[in-house]
Amino acid sequence: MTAVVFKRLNALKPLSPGQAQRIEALGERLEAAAPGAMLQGEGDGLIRPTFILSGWACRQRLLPDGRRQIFGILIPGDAVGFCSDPSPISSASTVALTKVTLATVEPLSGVSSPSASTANGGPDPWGFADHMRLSGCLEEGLLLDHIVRLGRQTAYERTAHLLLELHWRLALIGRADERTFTMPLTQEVLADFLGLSIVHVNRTLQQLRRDRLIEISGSHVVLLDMAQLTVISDYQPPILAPES
Amino acid sequence: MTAVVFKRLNALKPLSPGQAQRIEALGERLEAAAPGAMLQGEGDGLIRPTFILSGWACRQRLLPDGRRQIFGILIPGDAVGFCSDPSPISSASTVALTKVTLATVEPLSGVSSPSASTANGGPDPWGFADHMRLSGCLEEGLLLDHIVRLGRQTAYERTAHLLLELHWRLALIGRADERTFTMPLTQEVLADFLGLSIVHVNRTLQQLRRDRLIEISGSHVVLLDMAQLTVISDYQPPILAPES
DNA sequence: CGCTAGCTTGACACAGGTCAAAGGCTGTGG
DNA sequence: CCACAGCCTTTGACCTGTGTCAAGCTAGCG
Repeated sequence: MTAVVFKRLNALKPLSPGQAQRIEALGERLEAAAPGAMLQGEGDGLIRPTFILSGWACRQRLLPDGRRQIFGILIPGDAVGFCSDPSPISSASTVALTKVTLATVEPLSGVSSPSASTANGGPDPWGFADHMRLSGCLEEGLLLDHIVRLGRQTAYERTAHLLLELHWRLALIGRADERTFTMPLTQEVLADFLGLSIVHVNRTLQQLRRDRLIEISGSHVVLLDMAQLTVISDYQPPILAPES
Repeated sequence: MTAVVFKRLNALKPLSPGQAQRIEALGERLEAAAPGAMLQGEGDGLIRPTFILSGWACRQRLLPDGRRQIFGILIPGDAVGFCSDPSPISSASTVALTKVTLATVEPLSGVSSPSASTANGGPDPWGFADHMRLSGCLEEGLLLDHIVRLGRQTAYERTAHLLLELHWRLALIGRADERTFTMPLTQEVLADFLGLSIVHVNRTLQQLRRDRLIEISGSHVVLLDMAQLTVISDYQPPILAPES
């Protein structure tokens, strides 16, 4: 079950054997959450890296009148709360969309004394500093993509773009086939993510179906023509390794 | 001229006298850029923290068909390129909107040898690790706000929200009055930031004027009723200090 | 003093929202 | 094993926020 975390982090930067071992140890202390459960509230700063081992979640914010905007979809292997820092600064909460299993990294033994060097998020008490930093960069890239979708793309383009993004991320953790994957999201969630109404999400999916670009039944998605989808949505997968 | 950088970083976390001195030293080596100049290209990873001492810029991405989405507006005191990392991952470029003056932090002397500990962005060769991290968090918060604007707010709400955000950020660096500030942005830039057409930005500004919420002439902005604007746009200023 | 970049306005078109209702599914309890 | 309840999807009719096109207007600047 920890394999998804290994695959994701290892893709960002190869893990040392010691690190791999520590990730495997994640499987020993699991926490479960039901759909709808809040994994991280308004401004809780997460002290330690926490990973989703199974299930899907999202980061979101609610407006006073009930409108909801989803910032990002979290899939197995993803870190909850960006690992960023103890300071809230901005309000967003992380909510489970399905049943979710979580695991938290334990601090490295031997650096427990809060000396000047380890205080305040200092030199890496968990041994994953580089990976968490790269993970943060990847997530920032996803946020930028999302901003382009919302600001300058049509419903049709947005939807295609999202499907390609999910496919890419699921493939990274070995949860997607060449052109198919499982997406346990309701059209309401898609709507709140894509900045559309439920009805219009439905109509857009119908259109993509009619155009023979995708097939969707239940949570099963088939991308019939990835090349075409890529052109339509101007999708560009993240570049993980500096091509040296 | 380095005062804006001092004010911004000091607001994130008090600067030590040594750090303050190093910031003042920024004024010794300036670079200038003309409006439209690219300050940071597609995937140039910035090696060192670089600050805008004067002028405005933006981070943006262009779509193949010419559509433009602006991710964020950069004002004096802001860091260019998020200091994040040497890995591109996602494509965005930083462009000067007005004449801009830049300055780059020099590495601390004495840590120049690329040992294992300093390699790869290791323990803070510039002496501003905490501040850059907090700055990154602040910027992430701004990105989240932007996503809500684009995804779930009307043109009217978006525009009000942006004006309040700019006012808050300018006040932080001492460049805004109680209710007025200078905003050297064309309506085209506002449009590409807010995900609207130029024409509609214009109409929305007219509406805000007619409703006696703002006054705008040229680059001079007056917020006539900040309370009302705040309610309309659900604006919540970032929380800088953990309220202990 | 003409040019150009930016602002303003009107008429019209269309993407996407809203409202409403009808079908599926699926799980649960009688 | 059926029936009901609830959630999700689908569809149609209609409305509105925002985009597009086109034309003036203004003001700074060479």
